[in-house]
Amino acid sequence: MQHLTTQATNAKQSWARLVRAYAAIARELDARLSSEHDLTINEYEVLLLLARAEGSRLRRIDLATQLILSPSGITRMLDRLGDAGLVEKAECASDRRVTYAVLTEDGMSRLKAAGRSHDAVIEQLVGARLAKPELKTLTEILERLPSVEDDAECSIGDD
Amino acid sequence: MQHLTTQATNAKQSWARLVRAYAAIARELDARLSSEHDLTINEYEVLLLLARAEGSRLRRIDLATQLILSPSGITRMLDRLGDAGLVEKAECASDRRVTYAVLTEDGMSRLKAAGRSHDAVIEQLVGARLAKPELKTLTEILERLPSVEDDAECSIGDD
DNA sequence: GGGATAAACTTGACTCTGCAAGCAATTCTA
DNA sequence: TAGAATTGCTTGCAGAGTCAAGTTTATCCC
Repeated sequence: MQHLTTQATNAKQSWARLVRAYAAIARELDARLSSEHDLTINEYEVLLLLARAEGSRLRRIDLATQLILSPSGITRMLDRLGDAGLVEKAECASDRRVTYAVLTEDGMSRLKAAGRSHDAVIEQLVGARLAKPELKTLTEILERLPSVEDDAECSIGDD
Repeated sequence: MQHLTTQATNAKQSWARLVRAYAAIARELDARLSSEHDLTINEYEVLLLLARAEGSRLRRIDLATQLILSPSGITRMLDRLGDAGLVEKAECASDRRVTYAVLTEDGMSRLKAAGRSHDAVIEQLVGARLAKPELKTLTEILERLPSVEDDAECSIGDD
């Protein structure tokens, strides 16, 4: 039962640290964003994605694939953001199945304010703890790991 | 509004990659664990923590701090694991407020089986994609980031 | 000792999320 | 062009988690 002991393989150790770092940072981010701006991390990410998109709009399906969220999760989140007035629906002329999510003025200003908190937390928890080259190394290594985008194609589980 | 564009600081890029890697791996892990062993990641972690603990038992409060879970979350999870027969309650003679969670025989064998799936996924998604020295570097860098354990002491948020 | 305080845990109400099923619009195909 | 398959989205339900409030047991301090 050596796989139950702490002398794990390197991959397991890396994963354990990754989980812990992720959890700590995500919690802090979530705490700051929700207490100061009444936004969850996911809501912040949606707003950010919309702000970067052409015309501040995106199809729901595109949001779902870029976020770590199922289509139904997107629908519900967009409902909440819509109730809060941060996002609006828009129809697509060429394909009436699609509904765009469009960032409102309010959404944009909320995003800008929240972005400052977000960036400050990341800077404090990540930027300040690692030197520039380390950040670069970290990013490069993480890029070699699976990513949510290629989740669909990744043929894990059929071995 | 340059903080809304994609040319982010290194820290933000690293964080973005970390989130994506975490999400992809955690999803796969969760999918495997739940389809093959009917366990969530957190349930697996609890079982693992218990197996490593002295006497295969741990106070609920200790589980809560080592896991990414609130005390009430622990209670509910332990209820589920108890219903499934993987974990039992035990009283503490010296302090009757505490309830131990104790791994059962069934819990141990379930853990062993699940551990193989877990390790295989990590090996496939992390171990196989990075060379040994990279794994080492990754772990070292991640260790410099905040971790759930020091979450309590970390004085973020009062700046 | 005895009352205040704290610690360990549980419970109820609620939120967020995913899955499966369903609807409507579009595209494919014969 | 009609039927079938596909795509985009929504909805009902159930699971897992949180927070706030409550209970019981320990500890502190006069």
